[in-house]
Amino acid sequence: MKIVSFNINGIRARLETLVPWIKKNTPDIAVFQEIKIQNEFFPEKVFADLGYKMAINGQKSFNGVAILSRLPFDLVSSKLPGDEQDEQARFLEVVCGGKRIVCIYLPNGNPKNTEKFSYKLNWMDRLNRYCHDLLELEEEIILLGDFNVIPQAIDCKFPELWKDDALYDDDVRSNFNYLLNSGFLDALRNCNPSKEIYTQWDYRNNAWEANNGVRIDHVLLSPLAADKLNDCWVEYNMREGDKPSDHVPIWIKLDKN
DNA sequence: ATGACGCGTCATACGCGA
Repeated sequence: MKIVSFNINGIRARLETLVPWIKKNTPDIAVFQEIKIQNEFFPEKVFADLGYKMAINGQKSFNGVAILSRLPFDLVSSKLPGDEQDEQARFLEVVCGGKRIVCIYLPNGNPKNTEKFSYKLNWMDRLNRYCHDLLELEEEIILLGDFNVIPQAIDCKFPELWKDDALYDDDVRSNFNYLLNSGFLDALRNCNPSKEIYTQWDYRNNAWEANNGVRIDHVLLSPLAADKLNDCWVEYNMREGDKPSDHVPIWIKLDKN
């Protein structure tokens, strides 16, 4: 079973490259972040015609996440517990064939001296509490998406340039580590222990050409899901060509049973 | 320190991303 996560940076702007890629790679489950569209305008028919059912948590202009699946699924929630006032569309959870799929678009948090940063820390605290509870269910859980966290120095080209950034902040990385210490496995790092791997390159300053990237898109697996992990990698070729997203897809392959 | 690039918007400048 192939599951992919992709921050597409706008479904309207990405449709022309996204659809051929889905056709070619035929993931069983695909989760998107930054769809930047309201639910009623999401191009559902395009993906339905490719055989996908979908859950959408959209928002005008910003954020927005979606889950596409070839197999039927049950929608669990489009709200991360812990803050009823939170209006930002950053969370979507479904259960599909015994697997719990939790798609997140974690807040960026920059600049650090603003409410955006406290929102990020609060959001991570809510996520940690929720995922801690999920682990007790002893299920196959796939927690994936754009985490906006650079876990370690190896996960960016120039660590010193990120030292004051919300993506590499000590508290942010500590909060991320809580998930790993709780029992979630970082699938990409597990399959590629010492490689420099990035999933996002800024549009500016020739970042892609200079390979000045960051590894901030992650797939985290509960122990039962990790038992089935076969492979995990990123699609570098999707950063090339006309009008790419600034992120690339990250996928996992899980063995059956 | 600044601005660059791309996306979307009550568009023709600005907020936001990372």
